[in-house]
Amino acid sequence: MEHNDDPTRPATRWADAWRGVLFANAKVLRIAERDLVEREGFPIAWLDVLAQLYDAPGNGLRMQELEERSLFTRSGLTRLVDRIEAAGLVRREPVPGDRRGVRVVLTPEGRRRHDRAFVEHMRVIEREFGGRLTPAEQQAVADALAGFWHDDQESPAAAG
Amino acid sequence: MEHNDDPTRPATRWADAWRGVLFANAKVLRIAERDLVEREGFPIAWLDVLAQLYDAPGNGLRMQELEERSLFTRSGLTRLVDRIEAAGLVRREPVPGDRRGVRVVLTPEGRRRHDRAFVEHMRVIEREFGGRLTPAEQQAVADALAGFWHDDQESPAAAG
DNA sequence: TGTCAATAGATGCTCTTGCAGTAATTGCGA
DNA sequence: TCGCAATTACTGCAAGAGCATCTATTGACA
Repeated sequence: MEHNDDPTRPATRWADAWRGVLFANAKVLRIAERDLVEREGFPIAWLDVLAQLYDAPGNGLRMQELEERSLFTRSGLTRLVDRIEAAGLVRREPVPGDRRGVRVVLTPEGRRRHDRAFVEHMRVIEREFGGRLTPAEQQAVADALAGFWHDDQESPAAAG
Repeated sequence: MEHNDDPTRPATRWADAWRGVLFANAKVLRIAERDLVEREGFPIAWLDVLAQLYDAPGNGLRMQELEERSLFTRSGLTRLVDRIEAAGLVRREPVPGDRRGVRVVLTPEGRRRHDRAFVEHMRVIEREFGGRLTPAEQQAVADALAGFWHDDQESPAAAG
């Protein structure tokens, strides 16, 4: 922590790291979003859902599980899945043994669209994000930020 | 790059780095946003604008300059500034010598609100983000991602 | 000096999201 | 087996963001 005369602008390492996360996220996402919409006709949010289902056993997940794996709230997910379902890429099924629940499953068409979209989407992310980092930097960022998704622990309690 | 049987899921370093950026951004922002709204009554977008003006010479910037420094589009900024202006935290002034332009300036009240909000906001970011990284990790992330905001170069042209 | 493309910013429209509240179902405990 | 809190998912409402478009102004060039 270097010294700085302005109390609202402390010079810290983490502030620059945070700014990097903020800008990298926003700039890469904006480019990738436009690209995906142009090529596939649907936004990244759809691809996130399709990819989560693709990776799940039986290509299906309950709404609740989808919520945990994605970065959406429940209410947002309901209508997001509504739209994807209307496009025929997923369908809702009842959950055996729990009539409250809904299982969202990838349709064959959804799987095809996923396969086609995901590969090219990753190419864009590689070009716009990965390509700007050295292998060592990639590794360092991956290691440093793994805790935010790897095991989804609680936020650290106020320790002082 | 390790080998992987699924062509849509190449195992790469940058994919994990990207996932880290995505999750860190979303999770930290959601917490910080709620916190700021509860305590100050306005969202992070407002604080971004106030902070950019605070850091600018004369505590003012043209809309265009604000757009470059922030992560908003022009149309979004117009109405964002509308709201902040309606709350009395900034005001619009004409630009001498260019009647197309508008200069957005921090009001004394806006400056007070900035000072109060920013310090606590940074504490939250430190707790939720910086506190989860070692100093070495903070430095590594800051260095690796500096290119996304430090000098705002064009995205790398398709080089093959 | 007249023309016209470029620039600065605002606006109409639409899509998306989150919060708060609602309805149905489940399962624990008396 | 009855009651009740917890869980699952959906919906009304309103706010926020982007794209395309529009108006006013500027500045370069013939």
